[in-house]
Amino acid sequence: MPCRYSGGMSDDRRTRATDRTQAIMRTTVELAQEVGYAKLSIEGVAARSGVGKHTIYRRWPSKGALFLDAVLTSSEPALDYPDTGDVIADLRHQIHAAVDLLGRPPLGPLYRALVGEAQHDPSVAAALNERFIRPQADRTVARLRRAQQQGQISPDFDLDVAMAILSGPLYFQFLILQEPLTHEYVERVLKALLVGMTPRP
Amino acid sequence: MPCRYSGGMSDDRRTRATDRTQAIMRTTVELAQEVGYAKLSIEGVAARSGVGKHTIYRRWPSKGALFLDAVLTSSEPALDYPDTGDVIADLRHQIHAAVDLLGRPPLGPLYRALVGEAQHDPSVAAALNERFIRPQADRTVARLRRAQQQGQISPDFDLDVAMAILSGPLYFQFLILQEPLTHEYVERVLKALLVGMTPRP
DNA sequence: TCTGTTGCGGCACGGCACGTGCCGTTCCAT
DNA sequence: ATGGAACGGCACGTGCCGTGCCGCAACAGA
Repeated sequence: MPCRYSGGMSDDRRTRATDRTQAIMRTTVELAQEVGYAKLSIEGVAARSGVGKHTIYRRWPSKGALFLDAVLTSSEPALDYPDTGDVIADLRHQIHAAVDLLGRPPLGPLYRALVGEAQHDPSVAAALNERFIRPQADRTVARLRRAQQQGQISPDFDLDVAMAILSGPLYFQFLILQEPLTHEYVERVLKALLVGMTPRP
Repeated sequence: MPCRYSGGMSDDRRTRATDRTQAIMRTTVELAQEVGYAKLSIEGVAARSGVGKHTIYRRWPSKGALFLDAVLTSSEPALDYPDTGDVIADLRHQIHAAVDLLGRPPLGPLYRALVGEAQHDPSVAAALNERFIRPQADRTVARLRRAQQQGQISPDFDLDVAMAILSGPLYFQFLILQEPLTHEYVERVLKALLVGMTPRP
């Protein structure tokens, strides 16, 4: 789904094509922030970019594909995972960083719209998974696996589920309850997960 | 956002109006299942229902509002909460019921589209929260509170977060990873939550 | 019984964005 | 010099939007 355009040109032409591609994506993010994803249109992006509609359709097959590429490209490089040896600290650090980036303006509303669009358009869903969700989930599981090998996590604990348990409540707060994702909330979730629900003597 | 139509008529007229309202909602669900929410249009619903577009716009302000009303009305009565005295058993029962109803066809795709639309349209988000999310969350928290008072849950445990921890991973699997919501997955999540992540001696 | 009101189906309208043609231009490779 | 490729600009047909207007039928009040 990402823009795989501009093959087989001279260096100058390739440079110009890349420039246009980036300009279109920048305009897309701008416009989306101004009017919202629902009112975003390819015509509008073309007009503000000073570009023909063909130039957009040649690069992306749909509004959703363009938007996904624009949002994800603008928010790279990805959220890196630290490995200090302390899983809890690393998870906490990474989750706070993710919340900072995706859970609040300016990217928060765009990310929300992106996930929303993925519920309507399977190709957007696939691209979002491939380019962001999966890599992020894989990194988390990999980090958890190292911790498990070091004895910080029970050897038979279900790591895929662990990842879902860490991410799920935050997505729930963000997408379902639609309430702000604060660092305080992250801490409440982490505390609850670490302390456990069942009473201890 | 629900349809608050047909005030101030005779009984006969009110009956006819209610019939039409329900027929339109039935058609909406049908069409959405056939062509998907993205390709659903008010014109299409009006045509198949044998109804003028005005008759729809008089009842609902937008496609999203109509769809929300149609989906939620078709899936009532709500998911009741049992109270057998055993929290874990009650939670397990309720979660499995919710997954059966909303996590798979025929309602699964519609509920997914509904949550997706809520990411684009604040009025849909508000109505979804008011009519479904909040009541459901409140019932869960209330059930947890009773269990807490009976000593089945630590007295200082964060019940709002507990609710998010129970629901979040399932929404994550459903909306983000877009993988099937099986009973087996529910059990994996419950087991992980109950056993805990940190190693026990 | 007569009259005003109300919801209705049917039709038409202007508006917008879609996705796709065609044209002429520019730039590059051959 | 010749051909090709990407481009901006323009126009087109299509689909759906939301909103008018019309005539009809069912009711309500006098």
